[in-house]
Amino acid sequence: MGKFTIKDIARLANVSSATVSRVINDYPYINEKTKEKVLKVISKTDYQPNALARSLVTKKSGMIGVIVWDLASPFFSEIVREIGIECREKNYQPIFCSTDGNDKIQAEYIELLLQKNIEGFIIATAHLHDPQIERLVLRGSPPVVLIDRRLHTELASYVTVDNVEGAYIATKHLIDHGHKRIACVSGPDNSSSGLERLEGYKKALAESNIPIDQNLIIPGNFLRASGYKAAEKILSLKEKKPTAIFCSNDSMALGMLEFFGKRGIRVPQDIALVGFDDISISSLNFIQLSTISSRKVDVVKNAINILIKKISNPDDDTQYGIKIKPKLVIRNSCGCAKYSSTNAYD
Amino acid sequence: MGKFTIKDIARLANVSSATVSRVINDYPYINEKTKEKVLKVISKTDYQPNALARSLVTKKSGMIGVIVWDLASPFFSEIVREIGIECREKNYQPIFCSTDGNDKIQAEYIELLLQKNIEGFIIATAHLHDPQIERLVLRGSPPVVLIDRRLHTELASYVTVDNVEGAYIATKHLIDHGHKRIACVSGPDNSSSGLERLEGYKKALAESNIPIDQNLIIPGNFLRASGYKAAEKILSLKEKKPTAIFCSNDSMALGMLEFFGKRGIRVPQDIALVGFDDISISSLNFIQLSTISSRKVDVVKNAINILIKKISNPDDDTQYGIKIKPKLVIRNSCGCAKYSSTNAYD
DNA sequence: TATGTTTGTGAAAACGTATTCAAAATAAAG
DNA sequence: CTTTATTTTGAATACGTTTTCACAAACATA
Repeated sequence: MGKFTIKDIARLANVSSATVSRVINDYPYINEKTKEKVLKVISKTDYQPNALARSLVTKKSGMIGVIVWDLASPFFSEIVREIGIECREKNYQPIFCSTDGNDKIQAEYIELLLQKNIEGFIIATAHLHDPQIERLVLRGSPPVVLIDRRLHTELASYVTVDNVEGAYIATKHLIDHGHKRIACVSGPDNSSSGLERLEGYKKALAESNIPIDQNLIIPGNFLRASGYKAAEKILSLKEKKPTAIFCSNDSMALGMLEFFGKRGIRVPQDIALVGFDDISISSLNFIQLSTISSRKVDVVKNAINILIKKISNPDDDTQYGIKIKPKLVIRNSCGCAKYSSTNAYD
Repeated sequence: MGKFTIKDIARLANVSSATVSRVINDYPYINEKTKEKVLKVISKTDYQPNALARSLVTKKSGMIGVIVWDLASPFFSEIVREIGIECREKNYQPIFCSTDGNDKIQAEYIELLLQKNIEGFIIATAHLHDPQIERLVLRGSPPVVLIDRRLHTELASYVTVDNVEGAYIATKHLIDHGHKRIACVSGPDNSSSGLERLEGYKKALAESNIPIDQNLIIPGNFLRASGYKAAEKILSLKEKKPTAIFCSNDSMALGMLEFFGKRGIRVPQDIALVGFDDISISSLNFIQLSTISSRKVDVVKNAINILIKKISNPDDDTQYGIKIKPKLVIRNSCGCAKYSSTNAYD
């Protein structure tokens, strides 16, 4: 059971290790006979070429570092799944690291991944100002592609859903339903997507000549609990309460639904709600959250494509910025009369 | 920006690369002065020791292969998060691979991971009969620890929640509520946890002298859709319908809740329900699924501990089998009068 | 036959590190 | 001032591959 090396195979097949290498890597200029001979020996042993040694000389580890916030949160875990699928197709191996928003952990992971000769980075946690990531991008190699969020500089390549447009569509939809007082639960202000979604919300209001009421903009942090709190805050408003809410992500919208459920507030009858991201739970029959699809599959596909393009062409220092067109997903919570509850099982 | 190697550092510091290596690895018998000199040079450059080269000679990659079903499903993504946390603490890097239940993909990943000199495997997808995994275990090295599910042989080390006990507690709880007709939605029969949970259900019934009615055992496959279908089937039973259900995992229980919601069946008033796993959605205010905690944190901690023990002591071929004691998590769906809805936010 | 071309192969040098071994420098002991 | 023990260092080797280079064999061309 002693591990076989390429030299063992070479010896057993009476050839040099160079020849074995050529067989393994399917090189031209090799005699069919010797090729078969070598393959036969290999199949008799459980020889596995050592990827470490291989990478050492080729300088290709085949690994892509992926840094996310939290592997278990719905949004990121769905992103992570897609990255896994896409990388497999492209013959890369993603290394997932979750930072839990901790800068120190992020720094450790970045260093670790660099040492492991990662060929590229996908980063899904970048704050608007994130010195670590900025430094990483400036380094030039390995290439970096940001998804979900961007940096304040236009330095790094990124692929995100068009957040402004998405929030605009969502808010516009509520306006089209006849709502005039529409609240917005915003994201953290160190996140590009949070700010952009707020911007889209404002844009829609402005376009319809609805004045922006700062009291209706409730700060949130993208986590469920903050949605719950925001719902509480909205209900406690003295002035005329909003009749609809655009919530900048689905997790918070779930928190809101929780609070409303507890207080007997009916959605959409008493208050309409539209979220953002279309995480999978949102489609549950008894949740039926209308939301904006953040097109995770397309975001990931594009990001991996760009990354691989940059990997195979290291001189390409163009800064790609791709905004995927968002889509309104109509379910029950926005109050569309035409919506009839269907589901995936029937 | 040209990548520095240990030799560059050595040259710049006027020492040999052996000395640099000793400094990096904090070896004894090194002059304090030269140590400082070397460290100074290192800090001036952005030298990063090459982990590949390092692993090649030490034969320690520091990587653990983790094979799961689906990175985005609630149960697995929570497991994966814990593995990430635990590995970080122990200075290992997990490589997550999701097979989507596809044997071919699983085989590819196993081969890939072996080539990458993975130091150990955590496997969360094993079928009861799984030739690939059996072969991997028999190989002896690297060590393998199964979580969540086991093999039919007692060959491989495993850490799982005590499924029989968990299902027993769940069913017993329903019996204690006065239910006599209790249905069970089972798991796939190629999964140890599915079978064991069914066993626990039967055990509880037997103990209370409730005859087992095969019509009340609805086959499921652990996926939400199959819970939805099972609920439909249960409602369509001609004979006296069950008054309670033990559902062998939470995902299916969610599916059931969806169907019941659609049909206006109230839980727990019309039918009581207890799930298994305590995935995080189950605690949502408007779901409030009573369930059995599968103690993912403890399962993962134990599994990693065993794996690392085996890694650092390759001769240790004892077969560890650990069953973590499950816990009943009482929420609303079981119909406990004493349950008062609280939540994490207030 | 002499010359050139194509195929096929192996020896040797890399890749960047850790480690062994012996030698050098220093300190301690006599 | 030797001798001996201790600390500190570097040269060389190994890890398991790929790749370059040169060379040999086979074959074609003149």
